[in-house]
Amino acid sequence: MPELTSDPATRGRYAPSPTGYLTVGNARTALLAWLDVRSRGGRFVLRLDDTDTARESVSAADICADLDALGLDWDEGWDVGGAHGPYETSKRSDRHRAVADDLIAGGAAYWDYTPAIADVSAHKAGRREAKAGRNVHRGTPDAVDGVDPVLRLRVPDAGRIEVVDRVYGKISVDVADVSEVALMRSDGRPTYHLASCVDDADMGVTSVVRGADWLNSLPQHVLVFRALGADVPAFAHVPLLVGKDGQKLSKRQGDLSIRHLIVDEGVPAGALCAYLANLGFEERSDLPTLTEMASTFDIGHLGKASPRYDPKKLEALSRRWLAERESSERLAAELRVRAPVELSDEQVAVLVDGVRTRIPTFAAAGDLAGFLGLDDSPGRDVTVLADDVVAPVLGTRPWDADALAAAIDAAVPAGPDRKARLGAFRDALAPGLRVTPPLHVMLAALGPDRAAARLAPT
RNA sequence: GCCCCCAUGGUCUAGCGGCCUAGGACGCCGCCCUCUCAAGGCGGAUGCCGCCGGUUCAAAUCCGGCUGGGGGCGCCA
Repeated sequence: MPELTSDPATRGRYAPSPTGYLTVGNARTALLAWLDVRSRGGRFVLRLDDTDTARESVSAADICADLDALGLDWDEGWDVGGAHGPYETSKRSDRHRAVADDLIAGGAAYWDYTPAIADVSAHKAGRREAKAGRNVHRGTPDAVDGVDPVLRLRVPDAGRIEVVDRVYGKISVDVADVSEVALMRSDGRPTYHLASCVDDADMGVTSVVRGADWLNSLPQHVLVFRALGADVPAFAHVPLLVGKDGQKLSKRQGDLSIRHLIVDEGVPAGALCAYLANLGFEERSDLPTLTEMASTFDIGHLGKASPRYDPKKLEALSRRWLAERESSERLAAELRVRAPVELSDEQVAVLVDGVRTRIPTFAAAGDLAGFLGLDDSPGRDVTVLADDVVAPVLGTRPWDADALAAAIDAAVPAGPDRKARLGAFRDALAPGLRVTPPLHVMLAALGPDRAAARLAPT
């Protein structure tokens, strides 16, 4: 693998808000942000974007756990510290208020006494009287009794704002279409628009990768950076994932959380990363790890259209990942946890090799060990499977998968009845199970005594 | 309603005016192999490059309109 370029001056960040477990969409953005930084040898900063405490539903630790489960790491963050802390936006309010004062003094922001929209849902659902564009709030610039003002960004009266996005290319908008967004709420807390820009500037962030739902806010953010006297970071907006039907991905669906995918469904994190991080790029024929992806990563190659999240494709990739790339250690650990019965070291070793090419997830690996939990009572149909076939197999020494496979082949030679006899073998070893590991793997895992018990004549 | 963005087989995409009667991968279908499920081998189908116009000797590639989809228009992020 080529040596990664090392440029510590590149600083990228991921700034999740604790409003829910990471979904496949969030995870993809985080992955792309991480790859962008790592591909250039830069530093990755994790910042908690907790500007809206009312909507918080998960802990910061949950988010770290999800990111960690994916295999991401970070150099600075609210949990590991760093030179630019604190890394929780809520702890930077004093700084935000001081910046707000500067912006007012410099004429870049003004107080607006228009009462807040009372019912947002009605406002969103109904016919929209809201107008985009500047000057819509300037009607009530003077103090009004009983109204706490909101601080708004002042947008220039004429001209265009131009900025180059690393994914979308040149963005050029008329200021008439740029609304004067809120920077500070009437209760004195900053909004995302202010906090995010200030924090990025303060933390020396040079590269921002975020969801395309922020693209429309980019002009305002450019204005804020300029007013701050800070360099505008390089922005890369990533198209949002859409659902199977091409419609928007519902965040309500619990099965879209990566925690559910990894923990409940047992999708290997590496497969999930390979799938999510490759969406929007030309598909690779290999199955790269994150590090391997980082060596050739260029977010400029990301497609601009919204890719569909396809669970079927994820499963196909997961199957390949388990067969080709998953470590035996990890597979062994997952098998122990997910098998319905306690497994010995020998059984784990046999099963790891015996099941890895035939499972879509770790959960399925556990299911394949199900035959071990069955009763060892006799079940062989002697009319199909004779003693002179079973005896040599049971006499196999050493009792290991390879020797057993050879013994089975020798005892049941190719012929018209081979299929039936081996089928009877399976029925005796794993009665009632539709899917099992191969015969020799089951025999090896059961051990000679339990195998003999199950193969005893009915 | 207004503003912004996007549009190649089922999916992810290559393609940046002639090399394209559009390439790859995944999926799908068939055959082989086969103790189930997989894996593996071999072969196959699937796109009037969303639609309509224009520019050009030449367009998937450039321009315009339309349609569809996404995003935004909030003292949410």
